[in-house]
Amino acid sequence: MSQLWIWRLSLQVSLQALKAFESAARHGSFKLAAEELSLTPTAISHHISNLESRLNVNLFHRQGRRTSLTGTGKRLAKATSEGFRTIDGALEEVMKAGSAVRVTTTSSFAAMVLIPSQHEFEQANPDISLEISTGESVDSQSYIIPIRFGDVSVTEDSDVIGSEPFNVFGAYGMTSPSWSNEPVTLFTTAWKNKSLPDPPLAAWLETNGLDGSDIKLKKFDQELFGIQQAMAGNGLVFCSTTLTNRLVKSKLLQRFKTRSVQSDFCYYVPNKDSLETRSAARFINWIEGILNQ
Amino acid sequence: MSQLWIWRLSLQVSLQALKAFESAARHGSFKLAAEELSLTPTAISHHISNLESRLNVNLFHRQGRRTSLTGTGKRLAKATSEGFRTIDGALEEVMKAGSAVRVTTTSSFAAMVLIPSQHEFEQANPDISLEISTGESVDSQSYIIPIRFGDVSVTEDSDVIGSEPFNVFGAYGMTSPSWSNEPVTLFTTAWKNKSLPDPPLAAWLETNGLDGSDIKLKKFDQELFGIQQAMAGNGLVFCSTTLTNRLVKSKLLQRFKTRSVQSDFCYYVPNKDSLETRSAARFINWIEGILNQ
DNA sequence: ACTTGCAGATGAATTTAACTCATCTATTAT
DNA sequence: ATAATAGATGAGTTAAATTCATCTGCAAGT
Repeated sequence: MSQLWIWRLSLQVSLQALKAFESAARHGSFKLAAEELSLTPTAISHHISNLESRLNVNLFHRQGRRTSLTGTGKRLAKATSEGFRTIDGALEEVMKAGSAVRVTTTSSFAAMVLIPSQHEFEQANPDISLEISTGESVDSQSYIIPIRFGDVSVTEDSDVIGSEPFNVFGAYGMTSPSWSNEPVTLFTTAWKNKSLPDPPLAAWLETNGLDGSDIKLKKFDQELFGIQQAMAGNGLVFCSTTLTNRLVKSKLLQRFKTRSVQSDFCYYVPNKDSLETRSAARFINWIEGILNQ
Repeated sequence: MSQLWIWRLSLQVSLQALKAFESAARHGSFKLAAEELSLTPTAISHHISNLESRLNVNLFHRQGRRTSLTGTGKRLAKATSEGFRTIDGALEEVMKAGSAVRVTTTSSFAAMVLIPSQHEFEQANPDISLEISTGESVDSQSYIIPIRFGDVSVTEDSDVIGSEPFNVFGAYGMTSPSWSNEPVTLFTTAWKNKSLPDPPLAAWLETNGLDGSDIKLKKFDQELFGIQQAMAGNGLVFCSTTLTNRLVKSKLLQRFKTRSVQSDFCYYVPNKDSLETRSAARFINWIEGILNQ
């Protein structure tokens, strides 16, 4: 109850007036304070005299056109400056988080999906700048959004942004391989993270009736490399359709008459629903659109 | 220049909105925040959503009728609470100084002048409470106004609030002493502070042509005691007219046909012109009126 | 399942406060 | 002296904060 009164006391003075005072005190000039706050010197003068009446103290000595802080003024200025500095610092941090979207993800997803679309996103959202990073340097800054690749069975459903059908792709223009007659070089992935299941190659072969084919498997630890090999015409790649969508559209890769199979993999954003910036929400919405198109 | 920008950034958000947010965050409830700030919950809601749009972040999770801070909200709340607390603390200090006048002075001046008029001052200035203290405990709190007794020659003219004519007084109703015929008991003062000159008794005797009188001098270290002796009818007192004015008016003391003499003493307030509270200015004005009436 | 109560959201209307403009004063510099 | 500058002052204007009426969504109690 008495605590409440203390707050009420301070609330009888306007914070704007305090800000005006703080600035005037810091600059030692009403004029400069007015410039800083984009106001007229008159406004500063009004604020300060208002403050002085409410507090019943003189904060500035007026010696004609020269002004100087009184002792009380100095003490108040010290506190207000410190207080506003604390607040401004935090505000700046928050605004930094709000003005940009920082994403970290796997090399493959970054290189094949995110980076190629970055420009398009920024065009569509001119007020948001998109920063993409990859690698382990997840310094878990709370405002960096991780897009992770993982096992759908151990992921919160609500966090998933895209499921991962797998299929086989080859360089654009190549003839469809005759799986039965000749050996086929197939690039696939052995995840660095051992707790992830293997790509669903067996399921894919079965779905497409290619169980007995003569396949020379070559494994990379990132899907990206296999895709690049396929684009270079060095073989086919068995990988997620998410990564190849854009390349197929832009006729750098092609799919054949094979059917894709669903995998246990997905891309997800941990705690997707509790993202705090609106830019982040717009980004997530946008990336989901891309993945499910 | 970049420093300026930082301030400008934060100024795009209203401080009132921040205060509303801070309170809501602290209470975990818009309703309670509204009560604390004497506003409606609607106002809090508007402020916070305004803040959220400007910062492009969500500060609260809305789960229907329940709200909880987001991580960003928590961080901002921490800073704003701390900042406003700093400011509120200082404001409280300043308001304390502004709402009361604290004076410290000599025992004699306090007892003979200040305390008897205290009630009258508070009647005339109902918004100001007057606190009087005496003694050495001048803990030089900057908002305690010292009224000192001193040598006019070593005091700034502008600090003087009253000069000190001296005269002789006796109990009211006693017959005027016949200085020439009988011995007279005269109380006077030997200041504790040795650097002060003695009371101008010689000058007074000369002025009144009483040089040869038979005077039994008795000295106290405070004028107060001599005055009390005189009131008790134990003799006459040679002291400053300031202290006796009120007693003469209220017919507890009387003056005789003697003429007062100017002394080297005065009451003064160090740095009188740079007093910072308006209450203090009113008080000084009032006390000067009393001393020069 | 259907009220009831509560916390908050939303939009329009209103009140309050902040701000500016024109004018004036006191001080400093020329 | 005179001009120029910083701030004070009061009335008028603009912009912000606040409320009111209304609506939504959740939770608890029939």
